[in-house]
Amino acid sequence: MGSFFLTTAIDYVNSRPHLGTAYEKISADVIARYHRLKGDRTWFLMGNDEHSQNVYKRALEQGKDPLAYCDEMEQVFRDVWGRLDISFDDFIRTTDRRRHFPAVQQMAQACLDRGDIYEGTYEGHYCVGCEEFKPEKDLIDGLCPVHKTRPEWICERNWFFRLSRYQQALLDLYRQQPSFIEPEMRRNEILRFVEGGLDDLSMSRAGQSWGIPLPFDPKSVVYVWFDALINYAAAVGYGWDDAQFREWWPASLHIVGKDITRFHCVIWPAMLMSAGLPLPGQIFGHGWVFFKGERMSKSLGNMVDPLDAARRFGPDPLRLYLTKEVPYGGDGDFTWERFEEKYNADLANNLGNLVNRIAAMTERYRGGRLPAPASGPLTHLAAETTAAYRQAMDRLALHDGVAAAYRLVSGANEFIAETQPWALAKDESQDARLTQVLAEASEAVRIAAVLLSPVMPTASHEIARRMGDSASASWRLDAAASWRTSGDRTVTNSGALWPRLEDKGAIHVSETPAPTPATPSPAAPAPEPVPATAPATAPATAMVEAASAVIPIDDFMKVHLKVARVLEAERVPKSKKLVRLQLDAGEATPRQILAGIAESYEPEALIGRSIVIVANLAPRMMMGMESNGMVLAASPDGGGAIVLDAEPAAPGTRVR
RNA sequence: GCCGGAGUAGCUCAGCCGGUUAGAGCGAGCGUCUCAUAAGCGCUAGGUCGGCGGUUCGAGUCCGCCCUCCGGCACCA
Repeated sequence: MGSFFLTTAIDYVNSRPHLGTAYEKISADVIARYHRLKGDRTWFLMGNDEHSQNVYKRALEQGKDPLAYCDEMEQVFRDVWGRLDISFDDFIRTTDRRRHFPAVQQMAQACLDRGDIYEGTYEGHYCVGCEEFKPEKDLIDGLCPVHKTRPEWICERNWFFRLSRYQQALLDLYRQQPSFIEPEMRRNEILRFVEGGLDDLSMSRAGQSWGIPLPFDPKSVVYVWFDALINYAAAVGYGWDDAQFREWWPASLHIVGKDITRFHCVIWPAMLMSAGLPLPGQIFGHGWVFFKGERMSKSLGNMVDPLDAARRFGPDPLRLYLTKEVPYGGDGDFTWERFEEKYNADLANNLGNLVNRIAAMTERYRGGRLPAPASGPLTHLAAETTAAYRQAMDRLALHDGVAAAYRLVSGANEFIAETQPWALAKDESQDARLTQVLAEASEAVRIAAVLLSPVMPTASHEIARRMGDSASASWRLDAAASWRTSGDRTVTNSGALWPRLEDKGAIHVSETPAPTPATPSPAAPAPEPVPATAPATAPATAMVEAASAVIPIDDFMKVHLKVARVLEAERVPKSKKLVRLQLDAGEATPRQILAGIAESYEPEALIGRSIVIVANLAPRMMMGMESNGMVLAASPDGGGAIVLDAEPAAPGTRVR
């Protein structure tokens, strides 16, 4: 027994929760409930990440005040979490002025005092022609390799976090505490990443209002990633309630998506070291749950959300599916077909029917009353499966834990088949035997319910009630999962818990083979931090989304699009994606462009085609070759590029 | 291209330090009981353990090469 502080990633509020985010919360909730069951003092934190420019823009697009928009989204999230039975103890928002603001400001100040935050500059060789900073290594004799001109030395003011200082300390941490990062595969990735050296990170943004002002530079706000991570400490008192903070910090476990393990395994511990705070016990990077394509609903044209499973059947079947069918740490897949299959097999046929047959027989043969059972074969099985369950749950092998509980359920069904209580009931000399059989089976099922309670809280409590245990609210694993050899019980027969789903495909419309499964991405500090050494490499996602803002036509006209015919095309050696194209763009000489389309096109197949290019893009060096422009191509999520076709327009034709 | 992980019955996966006829769950087929939600229980499923070669008395389990898939990095703005 001890104290257990568990967190999940805080979520971006620019879209509703989906299966992916739900999966993360459900798995974390199972862990939280398991620890409460063990008797640990448990604190389960969730929250929303709101200081992102995307959120700000989304709000303005909808004509809303950003904060009001976030308030609305909080309700949307809380509503979904409520329907999934997520038992969080606390919910924090990064716009929380009472808790989060002071925490972020205190941590920024602490890092500054430690000498780890410095007013830096994007110092670098800036090539005006390229409009970007050039790393020292790319310069040839101090000149830009593209323009053969001397780049300017430019300084752009900004605040930086001295991440580079923590490389060795982090490596020591990973070595001394191997379980700091799980699963192992993630640890290897992080290890190699850190071994490769760390760059300092820009941690402020100037000239923005949506964010938390730096205490030592109120004109700048804290950059989102720095801001977001601090929520874990902020929630329990950092910066505003020292006593509470000391009580709960450090976190025992951060549950995060595998895409943001780096923030949590590298940057976050470095920040904490800098601020002089203890480090969390473990960071677990879970996998994705994909949603095999659902056909559009005919009437609405909407995707049938897997979360509807919770709406229609209650949260338990979905929770069981996600916990039992997906090995925790790996990726999984949700399909309605499989969901239906598992629902019938695990719930209707196996567990639900078991509860029903025991209750029905007890009612019929014993009027619902049973004494405590003596030890029997199921006693041993219960002890065995409980031990396996604990062992699995303690190492976060949630799927193995559920499997152990289900071995007990199956064992009870086998036991009934062997002992044949209906036959015993016909023989008066077997009276005592029948009583023992029914009591033994009901006790085994009661214990199975205890083990399953973190996964299926509602159903488990109902099963326990039917098996005569109404004290499920105060269960403690040790006592609750022990075989009870004293005390009578009243067994209640209340009908089917999970009616069988009869018609195949009844619960969903129809399924199509989906070439591009929806990729859930539990949000968190998403925009890549800007490495100080290469400021021109801006956060990719942020930039792409920022581009969705409306622009005047004049801006568009600045982009010079035209038709070009492919003269030559060949793979760039040693590159996975690049194709080198020689193009006739109606110009005096052929133009060379490098395009990242090698994964979807054989170079030869492009020769002779008329395509669309951006003609006035600044030249750029890639893989040691110059690229003069860009090939326009559609790039579907998860799919290969589709180059735009301009047949039969002549080379040089303007495209608008 | 570099680094890491994976490729085992229709599906999802287990197989630790190499050793008798390679396992589980689901699905499917057959049989059977009748308390139960046409549920339960039992039996069956004959899978080149990705491919080739090697080490060994013996390899799914170790080594090398190759193929495919998935991650991370580089590169694609």
